[in-house]
Parts: sequence; structure tokens; C-alpha cells
Amino acid sequence: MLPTPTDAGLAAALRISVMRLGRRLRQQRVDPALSDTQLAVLGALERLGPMTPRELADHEKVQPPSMTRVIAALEEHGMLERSPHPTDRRQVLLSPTEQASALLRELRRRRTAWLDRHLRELSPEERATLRAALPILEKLSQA
Amino acid sequence: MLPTPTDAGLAAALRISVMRLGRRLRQQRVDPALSDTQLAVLGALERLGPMTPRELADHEKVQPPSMTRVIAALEEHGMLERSPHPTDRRQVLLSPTEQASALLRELRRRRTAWLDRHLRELSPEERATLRAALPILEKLSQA
DNA sequence: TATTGTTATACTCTATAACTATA
DNA sequence: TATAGTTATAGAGTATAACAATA
Repeated sequence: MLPTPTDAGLAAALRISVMRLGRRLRQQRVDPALSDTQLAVLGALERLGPMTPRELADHEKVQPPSMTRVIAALEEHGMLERSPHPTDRRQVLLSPTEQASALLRELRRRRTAWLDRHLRELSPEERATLRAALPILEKLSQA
Repeated sequence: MLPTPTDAGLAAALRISVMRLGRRLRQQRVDPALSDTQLAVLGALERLGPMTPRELADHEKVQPPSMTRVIAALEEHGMLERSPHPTDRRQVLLSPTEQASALLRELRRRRTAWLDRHLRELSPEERATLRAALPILEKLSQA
């Protein structure tokens, strides 16, 4: 049996558009400007709940000393708080502050707004096509 | 007149999938691993032809001293060559080596291959939907 | 004088190795 | 002894300021 005939050029063209569009979205920033790692840490804490520095380092694929710095910087910005671990006095639990949640909301709002502005310039038919493609893009992004 | 009724949630959902998929594509790397700036410089030289350090710095939105470092690192990797400017002896022209072109080809090939593997797991209908959405994503990415 | 490219220096973000406190 | 977190130190990559060569 022949291999599934892949749509010639679909992967290459999709790669270019998705990477370029992602770049444009990442350019939409918020003050105070936090680094990508700092934003990822806050996002992880918000999605998954309080974590220890070690868990965060594993989750973000950085070494513990690097995470120490990231945490210190976020603390200075008032973006996270420490609390003692209930059973192990070596560990600490980190939680995002309300200020951090507000910043993440504003960042999402700004990026969504940028995209929404450009979606409004499309025809209703084009938007319908995107809406049909959305679940497939979601599936690909989780691959 | 009411503002164009925007598809509720389309922008937010599209933002999430596109950024996540872009992240997965960027994770596909090639040895020797070059930084994003270094890859961008090689890509610009390949697309636009030989340029001076100043032109590259402007194009990549970094300061000239930073570009000096990027260029030095790429030279050490054998990724670009200098030639004298035909009319201005202050300037130098930078061109990618064949080795650099080969590396960019391999990087594109690898990222496209990753996406192609996952496209093959979709149904023909799903691929057709993506193909229909592609020109719209291209339009958005150039916004 | 103005511009191109580089050097000097500093700051940020990453890493590995070594240290302290606790298990 | 092993683990969690931090400190010490170093290596990229960025920046600004100051310099030499050329226009």
C-alpha cells in the first residue's frame, strides 16, 4: 500500500504561516515587560496551582539555580508569594499574586485584541473557514 | 450601525492554537544549534542577498555592536563570509556560506517533516479544511 | 563632520559546582 | 546519605559609550 499521499506543500506553507503569525502575536507585550520564562512560570502557576521551585524548574525545563533567579525577579515585581510546605520544611510553595493574574489577563487581552482586529478585516466566509479549521489546529498544537 | 459582530472566542482560541503550534515547531532544532538571532541573520542574507553589518542590525532590530558579536559567532561556525564593499572601504558585505544554506535547508526540512507527520494522522477532509484555511492564515501572518 | 564597524564595559539569563538546611 | 533550595562563578547575548578608519 502506498503511503498516505500528503498534500504537496501543505506542511511547508502551514509551517511558515503559523510561525510567522505566532511571532506577530508574541510581539504584543505588556508593561512591566517580563521575560518569556517569567511569563511561562506565572502561567504554569495559574493553570496548575501552587508549585515548588523544583517542580517549576522541571516543568519549564531549566535548572533549579536558574529558577531561583526567575523566582527572585518575579518576587521583586510582586508577582508571586512564598508559603511554607505543609509537611517538608525544606520546600516552599509558590503562588501567583493577584497582580500576576491581572498581568496575564491583560497580556491575553492584548494579544487577542490584536488578532481580533485583523479577523474583523476578513469576510464572514473567511472567518467561517477559520472556525472550521480551528479544532484541527487545536489537535495539531496538542500533538 | 453595529460594529462587525466578531465570532465570539475565535480570536482567543486561534491565538492559543497558533502560539502553541509555533512553539512546537520552534522546538524542532538542528545541530549545531544556532540562536534565534543567528538563524534570522542567515535567513535574511539568504532571502535578501549580501548585506552590511549595519543593514543587518537595522533589519533584525538590534544595535550594531550586538550584530558584531552575532557575525563573529557565525564566522567562527563557518556560516558566513566577508567581502569588501565595492565603493566604500569602511563597509563589508556579508554572505552566507554553502554550509549555512545547507543548515537552513535542514532546519526547514526537519520542521516541515514534523508537521507533515502530524498532518498524515488527520483525515483527508481535515486536511482539505486546513488547505482552505491556509491562504487566510497567510493573509493574517502578513498583517 | 558624519558614518561604519569595533572595542570596552555592564546587565540579564542561562548553566554547572559547591554549600546549607532538612529528611 | 539524599534532596530542596541557594550562592558562587562562568558563558552567551543584549545594551550604551567611546574609539579608529573612511567618506
